Amino acid sequence: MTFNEKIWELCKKVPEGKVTTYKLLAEAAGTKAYRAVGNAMNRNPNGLLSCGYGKDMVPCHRVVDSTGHLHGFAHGLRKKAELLRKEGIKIKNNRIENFEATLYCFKPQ
DNA sequence: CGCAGTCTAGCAC
DNA sequence: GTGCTAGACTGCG
Repeated sequence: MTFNEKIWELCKKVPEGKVTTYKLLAEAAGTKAYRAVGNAMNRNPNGLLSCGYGKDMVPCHRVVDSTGHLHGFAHGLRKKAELLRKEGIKIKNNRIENFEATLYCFKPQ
């Protein structure tokens, strides 16, 4: 399992209506390279299709920074906010509303 | 706001 | 193959 695959697998565990952060993904993957996580999302070999609602999709739109702010997205931040909103997550000025309650934790309690 | 730490991918040599 | 740069980040000053 390569670094990227690890990130994608973890990312796929994020349920609809929830979001996670690069930090959490990195820690869950056993690394501190938060930037590398973003890199894996941006350059994921699955392509832009990964951001859809398919079987092997990687919900990269559910990944934001540790402050709840949307940073980048292959389809554009607008699209990212749109997808999140579609899942019931409210976006305000490129920021997750009620971020802490919307955040999904990998580590059990 | 700016700098340093950490990791991968891409391009140059 | 080795080396340097940039990037969807984070934490500290």
